[in-house]
Amino acid sequence: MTQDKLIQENFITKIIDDDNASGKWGNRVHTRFPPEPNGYLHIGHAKSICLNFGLATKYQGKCNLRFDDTNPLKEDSEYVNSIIEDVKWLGFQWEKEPLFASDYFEKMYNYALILIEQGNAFVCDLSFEEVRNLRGTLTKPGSESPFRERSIKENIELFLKMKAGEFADGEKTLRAKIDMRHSNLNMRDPIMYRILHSSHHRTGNNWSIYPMYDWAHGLEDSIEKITHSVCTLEFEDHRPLYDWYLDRLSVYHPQQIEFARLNLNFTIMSKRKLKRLVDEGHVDGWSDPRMPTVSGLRRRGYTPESIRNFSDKIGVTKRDAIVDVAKLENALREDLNKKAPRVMGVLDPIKIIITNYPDDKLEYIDAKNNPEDESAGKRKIAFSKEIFIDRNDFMEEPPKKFFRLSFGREVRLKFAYYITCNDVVKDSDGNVVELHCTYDPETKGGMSEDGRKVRGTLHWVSASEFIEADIRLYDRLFNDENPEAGGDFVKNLNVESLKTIKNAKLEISLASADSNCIYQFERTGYFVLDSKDSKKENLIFNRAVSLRDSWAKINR
RNA sequence: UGGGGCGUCGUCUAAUGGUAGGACACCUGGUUUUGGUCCAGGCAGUAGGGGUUCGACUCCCUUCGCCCCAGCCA
Repeated sequence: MTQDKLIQENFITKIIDDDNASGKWGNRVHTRFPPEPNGYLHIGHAKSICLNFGLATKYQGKCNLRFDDTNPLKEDSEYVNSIIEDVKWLGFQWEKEPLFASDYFEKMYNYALILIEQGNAFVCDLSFEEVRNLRGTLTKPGSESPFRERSIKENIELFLKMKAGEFADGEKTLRAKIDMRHSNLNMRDPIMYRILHSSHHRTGNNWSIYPMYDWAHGLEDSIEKITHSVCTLEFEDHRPLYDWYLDRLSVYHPQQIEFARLNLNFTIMSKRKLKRLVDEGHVDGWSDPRMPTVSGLRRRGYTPESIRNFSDKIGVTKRDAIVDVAKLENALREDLNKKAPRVMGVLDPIKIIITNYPDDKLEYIDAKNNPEDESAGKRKIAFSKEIFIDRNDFMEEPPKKFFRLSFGREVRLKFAYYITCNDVVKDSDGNVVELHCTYDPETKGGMSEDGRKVRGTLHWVSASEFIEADIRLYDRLFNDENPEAGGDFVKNLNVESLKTIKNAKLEISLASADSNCIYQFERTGYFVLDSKDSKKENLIFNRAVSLRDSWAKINR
């Protein structure tokens, strides 16, 4: 385990420290990450993953990956597989094999029988609507079901029949007998089992009754001997019920602890809303690089380390909070700055002809692969009479603080030579099509003996030796930091969140770009081969994140 | 408006009775063969009002604000 998988102190580590001091769990820490396999994981789940696995690592404990698959209507093994892949990719290893709540159905069923025998549960014939009507409201107590006082014998017979599939969906439920006047609505005779004649992704048609979350979850934790059952804030109201079930059964009883889920500005986190973006075709599926899904971030060029570091930096509390997405971007830049090999790529090319450079000469010059890491070494890049630079690195009439190329000005071509612009060639519409420059042969490598200074250093690509590729420039998916502002989030979609550039000119080494490597295009940003659409004969690079750009700020 | 939870720089987060600190963002300046990185500095906060105390982000009272709960979802 590397150091960055450890988490910083928070209110949960304090609870654990206290527990260890008192010997509550015998110095044992055992957490779990319990996703329902009904969709793809997103950055919010990543926070929970980093927390649960991070706690286990910090305290030399264990963390289970457990699928909470108690609702066959919504779940699918496709999601199981993607979740397994995502957790692995994030760099975490669970205890043994992935676990499934559905593997405990038989145990849960037997526990339910115990509760019935205790007189703490009953079979209820009320319809969906009748249950709702008798539940009461936030301010008014509910009323008891007319079936609440059935005999234990009758309850057992009925429950057996429910299990045997003798009733239709919705015809009966098993309910806990608690208190219909309770101020916490979760305690008003909550439903433990519902009848669902539906095929389950693992148990097939073995069951016609399925346990509800509150009944199932505590038992899952109990069976696995979890110590700290960490979940999000909205389950705080459910804790009394979690405790009630385990107390009645007198079984091993973990402690449920709630923390605030992650919110990020400029994006949405709800599975339902993300699904709408997919279904309505606003994005290219769940792994679109603009999606906050783990698979989307991966395709975008995010690294597991950056996501783990981000999770650590945002902390863990009980306050609702909206984290600035800039913090996520910062975590990526921080990681990539250290590791990303530098290459040169010209996105919006304008040709330069170096008039005093020999026509047929092609020379290879040394370029550093990473100034942050000498061990990354050097490579040779081609230099020739004709080269490309980016259009926005030239201005005919530069503003005061512009120190890139303009008429009559000398700049450095990174690693190559100083050049001076002498002539601007335009088409009939007045667009700049070509620049004529001269170079100083004495400045090879990009340095002059006489100590003369140049303000600007440009990236460039030889027009004699280069490859072309498509570039996808991604930006934030929404225009407003709060996508919900003004109603429908679809209306706040940023129509410029994806700009595609055709035929960008890249240095030739990128012809054999590694699809697992994220490159820094000097002065531009971090790019990765698109894992879905890039082909050998048509390379496509995604921009993970731009470099910080203080020139753009000055310009504003 | 029944119950449960939460209020600290613009944002996220420390400090649990003893100098309100860090990160991101923003702004200066320096270094730089990336207007990147790095370095130095700056800006900026305890929701309001009372009380206890030598001393309060922290304890008490009170007001205000925000979030969650009326699925046979999780």
